[in-house]
Amino acid sequence: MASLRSLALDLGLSITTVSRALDGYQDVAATTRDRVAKAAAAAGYRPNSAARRLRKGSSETIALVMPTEPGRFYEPVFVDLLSVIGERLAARHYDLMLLAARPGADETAAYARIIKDRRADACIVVRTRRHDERIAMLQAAGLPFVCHGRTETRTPYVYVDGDGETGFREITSRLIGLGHGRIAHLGAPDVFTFAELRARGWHMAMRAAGLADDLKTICASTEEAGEMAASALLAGPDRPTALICATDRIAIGAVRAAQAAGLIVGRDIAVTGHDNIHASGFTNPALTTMELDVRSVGESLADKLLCLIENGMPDRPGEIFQLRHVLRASSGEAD
Amino acid sequence: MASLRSLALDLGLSITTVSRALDGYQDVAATTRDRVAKAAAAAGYRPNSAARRLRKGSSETIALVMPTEPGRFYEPVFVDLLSVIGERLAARHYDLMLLAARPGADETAAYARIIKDRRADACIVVRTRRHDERIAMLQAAGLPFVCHGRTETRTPYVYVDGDGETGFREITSRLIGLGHGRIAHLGAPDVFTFAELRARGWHMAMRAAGLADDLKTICASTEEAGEMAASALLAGPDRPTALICATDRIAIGAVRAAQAAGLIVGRDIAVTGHDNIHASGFTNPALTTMELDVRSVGESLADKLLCLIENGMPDRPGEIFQLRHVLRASSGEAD
DNA sequence: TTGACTCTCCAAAACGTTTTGGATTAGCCT
DNA sequence: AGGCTAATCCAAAACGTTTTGGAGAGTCAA
Repeated sequence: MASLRSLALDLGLSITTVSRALDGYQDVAATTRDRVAKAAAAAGYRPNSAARRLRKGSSETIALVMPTEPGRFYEPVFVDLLSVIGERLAARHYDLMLLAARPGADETAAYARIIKDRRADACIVVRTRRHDERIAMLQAAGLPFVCHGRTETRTPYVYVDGDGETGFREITSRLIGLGHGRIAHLGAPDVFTFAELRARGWHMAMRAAGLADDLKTICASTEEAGEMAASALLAGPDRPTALICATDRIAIGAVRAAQAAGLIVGRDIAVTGHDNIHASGFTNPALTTMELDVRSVGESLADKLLCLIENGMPDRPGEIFQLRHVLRASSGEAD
Repeated sequence: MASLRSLALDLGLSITTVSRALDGYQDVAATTRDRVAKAAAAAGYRPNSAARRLRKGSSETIALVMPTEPGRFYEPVFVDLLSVIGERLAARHYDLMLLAARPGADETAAYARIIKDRRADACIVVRTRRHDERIAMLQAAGLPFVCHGRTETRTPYVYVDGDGETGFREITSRLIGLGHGRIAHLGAPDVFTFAELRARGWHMAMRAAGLADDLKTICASTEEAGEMAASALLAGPDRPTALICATDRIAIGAVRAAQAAGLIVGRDIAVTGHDNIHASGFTNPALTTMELDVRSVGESLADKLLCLIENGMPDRPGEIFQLRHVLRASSGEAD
């Protein structure tokens, strides 16, 4: 209702002056600025966003394209991440726009539309892949973006990630310290950067300890795939005594496979995961895993993005958060 | 890049004609319409959304305010719901805007802003309460909305919900059929409509069977609260043989409490939940529960909303989906 | 007194679309 | 020939904001 025009009329000023007063320009007298500010507050004035967007050519909107997949794919933590990001952006008057798209052509089309129509001032890229076309698209288009996760590219980009490599190195070393010698890794598909990093952590710990790092399988991040992959490993010639899994879902499948093979998880074999999804606290035995502080990650993502839009490259383009280990019975360290 | 103006220039037509041609008006010659359509497609023309919004006074945006709470609150299913809704809305060129707000003043402020600034053409209300101020706010403001869940109001409104009452009546009857006599209900806080409905289902089944329906407690929907509530019930004078819990999280806590009391769940006592969250497949024993078809619910929500915006009240203002029962070992029917 | 400078303020243009209220032409009937 | 209708097209206004390029009044120094 309240518009610059109505305010100007009430105050006996021009639209220009009211606009500039509200924007804090120095070419309007301090007393006038005050008067305008008071009137605007009293009228509950908020600029019409469509008009402002049209004029400024920016949308004051951040887009996030969620790769949707059939079946239950996301963890609750993703919603928490959305909340944190949403709150942070709202505080700076940015809207969060959500687009759902299946990975592949659909996803590419979604980004293309964001870019072409300038639907958003910037976007958040989640579930990054090692070779990620999205990065190139966005960079070519000059649309600011922040990644949740890393990617392999020569050009600099802004990202926030968990330190999967260190996390997996640590948990592997820890198991080695507990006496494990044959430790297998059940990795996620290596198109994803996180999969590569977690595998690397396991590799490094094994090699540092002078152990063979040949026991590695790759499977999708589902319970079923994890169960099949683990079964195959356990049926092999030289049965591993520990299974370091790239994700909790894989680990949950691995626990089942071990139990199906007659092993007692936590005693005969150790199993660990990553994510600390809700279910992993309720498997039997409960799953040793690791987790990120969602709030920190979300706030960092939002802050970097805002900085990128308003001031250019942030001081720390890439930020990597340490994981917190959650030791439970599946690795034989708690019950 | 491509604008009505550039198209008009290329085609030797006026902006008006191009605009009306694209909108399919009958006062532009069919051949011209074709010519314009081809040129627009070739140029990849998409109307500038800010300009269109400014002019039409609508935002082509749907808002969804997520009540955020500290801690892990949402189930993965919520993300699936977002995906389904997002896809459906995108197909009709509506954007989905996500706002995060803590229940209470924050939430009210979020809705107030949507209403006052007309940030959205409509909104989706989730996690409805029995007495829900949001409904009154939106109705008073004349902003179209669809609820995920029901509320107690005299005025008609549009909603999509799961049939918790029937679901709980059925599972209770089923347990009665299995020989259970003392069946308790662990309800969620009755500010929420779903809690009331589920409790009613239990009540009705008990009364229909001539059983006492006095064993009822209310607790928050968390594992901890469920555990405490169940402990209290189990320590009472006349121990129940079955615990019908309003949510899986409560049920998971109840399972723990029963085990702490030395009972074997599925044999000495039955426990059931609702939601079929991921974790409930991994408790020991696995949890008997019930679930909604997220895709149907999401599509129904989106379709009703679009209908509401474009054609007014849908034929079926309220739609209630049946729940699918998931029978597992915790109720003694599977293992 | 004049010119330069500072301090305030403002009219008008612009962003790209939709819509209003005609204008023009051709065809047809009387 | 004149008048009427139908079929096409279009100029201009409007949506509410930001920004450009001054205008006017006062102050100060020369």
